[in-house]
Parts: sequence; C-alpha cells; structure tokens
Amino acid sequence: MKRAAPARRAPTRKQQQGLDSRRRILDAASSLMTERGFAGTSISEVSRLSGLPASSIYWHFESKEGLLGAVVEEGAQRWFESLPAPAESVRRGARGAALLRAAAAQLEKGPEFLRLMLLIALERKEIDPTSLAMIRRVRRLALDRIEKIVALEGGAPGAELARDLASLVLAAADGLFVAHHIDPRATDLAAQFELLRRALAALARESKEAD
Amino acid sequence: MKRAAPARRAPTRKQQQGLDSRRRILDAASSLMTERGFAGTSISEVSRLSGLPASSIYWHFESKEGLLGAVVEEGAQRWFESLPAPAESVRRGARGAALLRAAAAQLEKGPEFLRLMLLIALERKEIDPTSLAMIRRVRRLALDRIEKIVALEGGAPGAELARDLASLVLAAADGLFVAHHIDPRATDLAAQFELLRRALAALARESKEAD
DNA sequence: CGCTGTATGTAGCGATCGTTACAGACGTGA
DNA sequence: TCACGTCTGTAACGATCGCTACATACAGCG
Repeated sequence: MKRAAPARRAPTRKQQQGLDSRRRILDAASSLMTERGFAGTSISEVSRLSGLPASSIYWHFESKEGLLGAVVEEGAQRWFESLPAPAESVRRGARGAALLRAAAAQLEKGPEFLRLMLLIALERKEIDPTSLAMIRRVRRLALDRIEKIVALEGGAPGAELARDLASLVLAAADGLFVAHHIDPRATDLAAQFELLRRALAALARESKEAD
Repeated sequence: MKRAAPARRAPTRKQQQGLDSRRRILDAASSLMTERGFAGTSISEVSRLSGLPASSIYWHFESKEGLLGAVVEEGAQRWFESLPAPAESVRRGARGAALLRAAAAQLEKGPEFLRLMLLIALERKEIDPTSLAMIRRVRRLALDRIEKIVALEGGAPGAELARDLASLVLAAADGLFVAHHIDPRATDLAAQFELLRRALAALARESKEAD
C-alpha cells in the first residue's frame, strides 16, 4: 500500500512522475532542514516549497523522521558520488595541493550537506540512530581519504600519526566551516588551510628527522 | 509594567524570589535549547523543567526570542567571568601547556555554552542579530586570548601569523568538539590538541629559521 | 469498456504551539 | 489596615503542528 518501491520492471509514466515528486520533496526538505534544523522545519513548509500537498509527502515517506532519514541518506549518497577518484596518480611532489583541494572541495561543493550533518549532530534529541550512523560512516570515509593524502604527502609517516593528522584536518575543516559561517568576511578559508598544511608538513618533517 | 528591572534600591524578598525564578527559567531554557535547539524547545517544556507556569516566563521575558537572547547573554557573561586571568605570569618556557590547558578548559568547563553557540550559529533562520553579535564578540575575545598565548609560545612570530594561528586553533577546537560529540570514543581530545600544538610549534620554529 | 494500482487533492483530526487575560497570593510602604 | 506593586496560578485564545481518511485523477492492462 504505502512506501513506493523503486519500480521493479518498467518505470511507467505515472511512476516516473512519482519519482520526480519524491525528488522535489527531498530537495525542499533538505534545503529547509539545512536552514532551520529538524524541529524548525514543518511539513506544511515542505509542502509549499515542493508544490505538493502534505498527503503526497506522506505517501512517499512514512513520517517526518523518515523524511529526515531519507534526506540524510540522499545527501550522503550524493556526497559519496561527488568524491574525486582516490587520486593514485597524484605525485608525492605535488606538495599539499591535493590535500588543500580535497578539503576545499568538501566545503565548496557540498556545504549544504555539511551544514545538515553538523546541525543534526548537535541537535541531540533522539535523532534517529540511522541518521547518526550514516553521519559517522560519512565522516569515517572522509577520514580514510584524508589519511591517504596525508600519508602520501608527509612521506609515509607512522600509520597512527597519519590517522591522527587526518582527524585533525577533518576537525579543522569543520571548525573553519563554522567560523566562515559565523563571520564570512573575517575568515579566509584558503589561507587557513594553507597554514594548516604548512604546520602539518613541518611536523612531519621534524618527526622524520627525529628517526 | 512588564520586564523586570534589575532592582534599583533594595532587593526586597519578593523581588529576590523573582530573581530566583528568573534564574531557574534561564537555566531550564539554556539546558533545553542546548539539547534541542531553539525551534525544538517549547515554552511548556521550559515551564515544566523550571517548575514555573508559562505566565511567569512571560512576566520575566517578553517572548520566546527574548528568552533566547537572555540565555545567550547570560551564558556569554558567565563565560567571560570563567576566563582565567590573562596569565602574565606564564613563562615562555612552559611549552604548550598553557595553550593546551586553555583550549581544553574551554571545552570542559563550558561545553553547554559552546554547543549553544554552534547550534544557533548553524540554525540560521532569522536568529535575532543581538545573539549573533554576542557570539561574534565571544569568539573575538577567545581569539585574542589564544593569540596572546600563541605569540608567547611561538617566540613572538609575526603579528599576522599569530592571528592566523589563533584562528586555526579556535577552528580546531570547535571541530574537535563536534567530532567528540559525534563519536566520543573515537576522539581523543587531549592527544589531538597536543598534536596540533606540536604542528604549530614546528611551523613557528621553521618560520623563525627562515629569517 | 471496466479493473487495478499509483499519485494527488480536500478536509479535517487531536494535540500542541506561543501568547494572553485575568484573578488571586504575597510582601511592602504608608 | 489598606492600597499597591510584584509574582504566580488557571484557563483559554487562535494558529499551526504532524498526520490521516477519503475521494478522486490518471495511466496501464485485460
């Protein structure tokens, strides 16, 4: 009865219309929840922004919480797909450019999803565990990527050190995003990232000399 | 008629009771808003948690928005007061311990206020400008403090560099706070801070040798 | 054509929202 | 004692909340 299955055989025209509507609802919900948080977003607003009645929303999603879960899932999927290839071709000589670009890309390409993640991570009132698990998964994958770049960049430091450095980079990225959001004019993202890169490079160099 | 003036002459007993109630309302509101955000907190919940009827809340504060403003103002004031002395006595030799402690203290002593700041900074739906201004003021003061410590620590680097390093430290602190909130077990705050300190120290050392 | 399942539109459910009116309780100054 | 200002309790206001029942509208299939 309820809950649209993803069209097993033929995406008939009516079903395609349904998928389009579902997409429009997701986009509207994502935009609103990113701006006002979960509790601050009402179904009627999603309805107005998407142009579809509330009944349609509840035909496609089983509840407001389910809608949030779908938004997170969709956002995460898009985020995964937007990731550049693991960049095996990057030379070690291409200093921190890759690291810089990776971090900057995360902040420029998908600021909406980052904002949503931070928001529902901080809004800790029984947000459904599925979303939280998804957020952790996204962050862990981001950590893996950063770790690889850091290892390549720093001339293969200790495995543990690379992991910690990656955590630091991710944290700095989140913090810089917040700072830029609070006071955009006073925050030069690129310069800060470059500074961080130089600091980490210096640390890697020293820890290497210590051997 | 409305809006309690801060008792000009004598804090009579009834007025004192009023101040106590005001404090209880503020504490309840602060706790709830920190957990669920602004939109996610209802007056009835504040009423229940504080033990006072809604009419009392509206006698002490003119609206829900006004209550939020007061919560931010109060939190900021407490935060200012909880700041340690400018620490002139700190020796340059006491490596990064001061920096570490300052950052850790901010995260340990006042996590509620930090969470609240981040939440309402990310929930950007016409949050009243007074709160935003207060948040910026708090952050700027935190930056000043960190900058001084960094300058002391790094052996007086360039002024601009110190400012940028301070921004980086603040951003890292925010980001690490978020990371610790998302996945407490996977985030070793102390270790991360120490790593950051070492990286910055290494950078300062190299930039000094370059002279 | 009618039958079936997908998707949308209309109307409204009970609950809760922020907010207010108003009466009363209480300490205080005259 | 009595009027007054401060503060709290009761009860409700209209609006909106998340959500649902139900009647269509439309496409595909026999």
